[in-house]
Amino acid sequence: MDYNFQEIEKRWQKYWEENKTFKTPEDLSNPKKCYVLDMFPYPSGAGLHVGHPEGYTATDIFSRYKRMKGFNVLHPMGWDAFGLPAEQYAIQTGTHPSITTKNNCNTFRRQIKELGLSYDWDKEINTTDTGYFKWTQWIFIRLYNTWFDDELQKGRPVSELKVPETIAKPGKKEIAKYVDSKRLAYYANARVWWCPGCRIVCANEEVLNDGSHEKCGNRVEKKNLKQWMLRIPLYAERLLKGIDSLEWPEGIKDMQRNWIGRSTGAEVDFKIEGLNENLTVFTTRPDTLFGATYMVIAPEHPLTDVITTIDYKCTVNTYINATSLKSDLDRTDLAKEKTGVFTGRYAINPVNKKPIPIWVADYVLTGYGTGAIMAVPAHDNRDFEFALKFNLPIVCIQDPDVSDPEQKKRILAGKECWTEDGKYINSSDKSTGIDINGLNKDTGIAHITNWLEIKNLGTAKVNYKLRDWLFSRQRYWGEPFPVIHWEDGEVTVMNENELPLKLPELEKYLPGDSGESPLSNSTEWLNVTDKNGRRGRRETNTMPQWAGSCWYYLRFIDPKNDKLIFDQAKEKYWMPVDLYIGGAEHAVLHLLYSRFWHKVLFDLGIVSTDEPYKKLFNQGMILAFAYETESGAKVPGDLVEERDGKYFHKETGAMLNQKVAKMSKSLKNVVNPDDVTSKYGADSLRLYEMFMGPLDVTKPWDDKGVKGVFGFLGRAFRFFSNPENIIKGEEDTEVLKGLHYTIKKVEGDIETLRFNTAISAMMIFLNLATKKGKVTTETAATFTKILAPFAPHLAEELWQLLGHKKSLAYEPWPEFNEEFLKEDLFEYPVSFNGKMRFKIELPVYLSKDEIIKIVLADERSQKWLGGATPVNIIVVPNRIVNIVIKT
RNA sequence: GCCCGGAUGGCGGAAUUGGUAGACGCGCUGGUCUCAAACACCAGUGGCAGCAAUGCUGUGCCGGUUCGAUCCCGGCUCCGGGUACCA
Repeated sequence: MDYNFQEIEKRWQKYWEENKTFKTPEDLSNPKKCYVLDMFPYPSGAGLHVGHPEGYTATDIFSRYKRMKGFNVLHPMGWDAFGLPAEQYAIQTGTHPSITTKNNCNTFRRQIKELGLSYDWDKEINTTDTGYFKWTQWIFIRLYNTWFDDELQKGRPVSELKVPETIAKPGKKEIAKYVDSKRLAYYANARVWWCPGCRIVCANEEVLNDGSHEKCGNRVEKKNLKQWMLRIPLYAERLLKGIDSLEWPEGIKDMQRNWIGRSTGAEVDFKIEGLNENLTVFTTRPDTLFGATYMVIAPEHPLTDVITTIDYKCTVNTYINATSLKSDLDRTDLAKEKTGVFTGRYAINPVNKKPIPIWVADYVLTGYGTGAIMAVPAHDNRDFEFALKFNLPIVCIQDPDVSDPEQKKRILAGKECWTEDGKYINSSDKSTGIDINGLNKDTGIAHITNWLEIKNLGTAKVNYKLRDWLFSRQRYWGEPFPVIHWEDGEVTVMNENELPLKLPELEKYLPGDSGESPLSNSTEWLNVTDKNGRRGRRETNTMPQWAGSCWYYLRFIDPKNDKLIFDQAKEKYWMPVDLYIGGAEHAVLHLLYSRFWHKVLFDLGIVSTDEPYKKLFNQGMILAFAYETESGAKVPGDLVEERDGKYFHKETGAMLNQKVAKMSKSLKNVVNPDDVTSKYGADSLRLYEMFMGPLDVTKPWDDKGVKGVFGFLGRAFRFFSNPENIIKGEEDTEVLKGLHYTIKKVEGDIETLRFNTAISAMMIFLNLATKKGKVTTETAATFTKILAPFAPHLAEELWQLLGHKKSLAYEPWPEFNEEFLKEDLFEYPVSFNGKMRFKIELPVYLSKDEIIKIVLADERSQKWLGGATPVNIIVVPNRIVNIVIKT
């Protein structure tokens, strides 16, 4: 019988849909549950990319396997459908984004269904549905009404916030101001990156290194706008600690840790000569204060103007102006020489009362620490470089632990920078009474920090890189904020029972040049009056795309609930997510934001777990072959021809080099999954994407590889669908052993997500069965079951041909029997000095002495010994024999 | 620069994490079937030498530990990803 995949796949997809085979179980009494989640896609107009099915197939195999293992499985799919492309399309064509979105979702849904993925489509969600974003708005209100209790390290309702007496007295406004300063969501005038191309504000996190916008590539500039911000740094410690308990790839955990960027140190106050002001710096090395020979402040530092003396105003202002034109890249490019100017002013080093000059330089940023640093050129590379350039003093205060006397001399003389540990020198002062000479780094830091605190000159401090999250966009196609700005200056959030706040219909989707969102065009929607006649204006910003994806895994649990965000019992049953698979591009932003929201919801008693995603796995990117000429010029795929394994330009005939690159329209090397399914079928596509290599590595797509797995599926179908090959009675021992080895291997590989080797094991078994020519009905059924998670259409077809009426989706996963895997003989590799020379088959139960006796008696051993006596003989039972001889 | 990965046949990759390097698949070579081709099937396939048995060599490079290293340690080179002077 021919492998008619088209007919088979269509039929089973229909069967699954009609029978609701993959409906999520309602019975929550089964203690075995598994929540398997994909990072849901943005439904772009281009349709599915071959990168999507990679992760989706992985989770599908896992889900199908878990169902067969008796688990209640929740495996949903939905759409992260707010986003820029639909809005830009609307600006160009006037088509409402909801129409574009709906069409794109339909395409995605069709394509995904054609892959035979076992989603429960009753759980489908779309972030742009009012029934969904009503709850996104609801969470925003929660964030707004929550403050972070530093002592308890916990978010609490603002109703529980005690306003200090000193503030409570002056009046309502002051109290409101105090409460606002504590809320997790706040409204503030922020100097933000503005993208003139998208007419949108970008978060720091969205601006690329070269100063361009992540989404469109346009160059961004700075602009002042009223923005909603979320105080994520308050949760920095919780977010950091939580990482330890997660089953995530270590690399991703490190990325999150680095992003949060905790560092311990101290804030130190420096008196400014001639001014009644302190200059506060954050330093991780307060112990090096004796080596601080100058200070540097950022150009944007609030005290810059005050500090600069009249004589230096001109040069400093010129410098600040030049800096403001620079992008972050220009300011931070290591290759470029450091720049800076003297302010004319001195600060007093608290440890020795010495005056040290204050400079302005753009290598110090306002966004981190206090925007000012103390410079220790002898022990910090950047400060050293700066000091050399501007001829500033360099005082070595640590005796370097180096053996080279010349290098030691250079370091002590301040001619070379030393950043390692060493005993302090030149670190005492009679006037302040401090002396740390002879101590090492750890004790030195403790000593100085303690001294600073006693003298009231500084405090131990923990600092984080993580910044407040800029949470609003000047867009139409996003969740509106449930916020009203009143004419008297009050800002209020709407009542929960007034939600959802829908988007108004618009004629024009173009944002204003001033930076206000297109929502400001809708006067009817915009203006409101309260019951006392007070007039107000709705917030015109909308939420960023992150909002919808921050909590979607929770809505999947109970997507149609219109009374509650979700049913609590259901949440308690299904959470946390047991397996979460998606691209590594979300390693930091989405996963960190999502964890933040989840922790807030946990603190408020809305969810039952502290972390949302127990196990995370990042799939590698799928790349494609690309071609370039000798000089490195890229050649589109349609202009390349292959001859004898080499590649040539169709028009010029020039020889081309094959490279691996990201799929792109310009290189014409984008692979469309529809083309693959129509040619080889969905099972082949699924199998190939899993067989290409380990799930987490980037790997190039190769059409020839699909042919390989297609061949395997065809052979499997032809063999098992042929009644002549399927017999009744006792199974051959070799087949039985192979079968049980395969069950064990596939099971272990699914649990560890190593699908490539699982597939290889099934291929090996099929090769064995084909060679043997016949297998029993039971063997055929078992093999069909283990193949099912990988190639479900084919497996269902074979299952039916074997005489079963119902789907095999819930058939129990076969158990392997270790008894069948036991070997009587082991073929020992015999090595001489570690080099394998020959093999000898011996019973597994032999003792070491018996093995040595037999091996030495072998004539081949005599040959390799050449008359010598072995110095040592190593026998590892059922592994290896190694004979050591003197050479 | 720093951080995190990685480097194994012509190609994608495998190796029970210290014990036979190259599983499985692609490609290639030869054969069967066919008028022929495709498909399918069978056999071979790291490199070098040899008719062969076999030998030498071989996991980016240099060194170390070990009876034994793709795996552990030290030092490099190159590639990929992240990040941008983080005090």
